[in-house]
Amino acid sequence: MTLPPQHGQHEAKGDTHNDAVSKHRLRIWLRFLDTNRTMQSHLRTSLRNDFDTTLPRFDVLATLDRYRDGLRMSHLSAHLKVSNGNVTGIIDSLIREGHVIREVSPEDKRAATVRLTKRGIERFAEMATSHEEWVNKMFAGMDSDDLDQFAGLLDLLEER
Amino acid sequence: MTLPPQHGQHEAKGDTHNDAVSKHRLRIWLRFLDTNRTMQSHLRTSLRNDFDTTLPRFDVLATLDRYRDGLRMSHLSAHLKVSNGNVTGIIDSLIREGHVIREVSPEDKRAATVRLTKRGIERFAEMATSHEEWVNKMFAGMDSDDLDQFAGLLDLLEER
DNA sequence: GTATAATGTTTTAGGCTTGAAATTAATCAT
DNA sequence: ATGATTAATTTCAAGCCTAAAACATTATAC
Repeated sequence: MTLPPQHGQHEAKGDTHNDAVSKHRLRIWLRFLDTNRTMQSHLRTSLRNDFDTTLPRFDVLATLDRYRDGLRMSHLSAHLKVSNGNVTGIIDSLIREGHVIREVSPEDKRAATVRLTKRGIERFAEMATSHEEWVNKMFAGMDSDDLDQFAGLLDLLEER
Repeated sequence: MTLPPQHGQHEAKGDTHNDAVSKHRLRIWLRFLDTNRTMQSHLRTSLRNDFDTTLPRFDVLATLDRYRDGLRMSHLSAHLKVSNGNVTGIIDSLIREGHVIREVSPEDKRAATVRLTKRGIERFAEMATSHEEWVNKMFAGMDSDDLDQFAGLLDLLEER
């Protein structure tokens, strides 16, 4: 709501300034992307090497672990911010692995509820421990204050 | 190198503290991921709607636009932090679209140099303008100081 | 009650992505 | 010069991802 240019009666800084900020934002966005890609790549490699699994699968297990009573497919995909069809495929493979079960909801026969199996719970627990260590290493440079600051800045991006 | 636990002679805070920081880091990491996914999703949708193209294609064009003399395939993939094979596929489709040309390097016949065509340069210029606006909207909540702070925090993640 | 719309999910077609194997060319050590 | 190694790229198989269409069920409006 602050853009576009803001040509008010007392234009404070002028287009040159706005242009500089714009380029600055662009630069930071690229850094943001790059950092994210690098970190995800590390986690992917670690998950593959140590647990022979993938990041998307891990993400699904993590979400289901937080909702032990089970979750609707649509809630799962909303939570993960990926498409419905995508989740369908990942759940399929997790079912094949025996980590997840899918049940038709009795009240609404359209809906499916997915939930971790006992084996899935155990497997995830192992992975979660390592995962937390990896993340900790990546964030080793940030103390509690840095994290708060970081969270505050991320908030600024979410408002939109 | 600061982890693991640090059981020194005068242990300053104890495991409870370290554990709390660890969870904090994990939480922020998830927020980071989430923000990134949301923002990329916006850009993807905009690129599709306004220019009928994709984010990976845009990224390649942007890189080639910065290196107008052309780039080796391996430099391109290193720059984008994606695999070689991946770039091959994206370049193939950009060539089909007439935005890029690929030439065998005369000094080293293994190597290929890719470069924007005139049409590619023009097309990218159009997209870049819109792209900058989109990014600006997403970062509208951050002024120059915020951006500097953000960059500083991202630096902390890169050291590792 | 039946047609219509809305909801929850899966399927489909097309692209992206990786890691590993294969290909081709250059370099290096005999 | 020849054989082995290294380097640059592509191909391959498998999996992830999206948007749109299809499918099945439930809810709504007459």
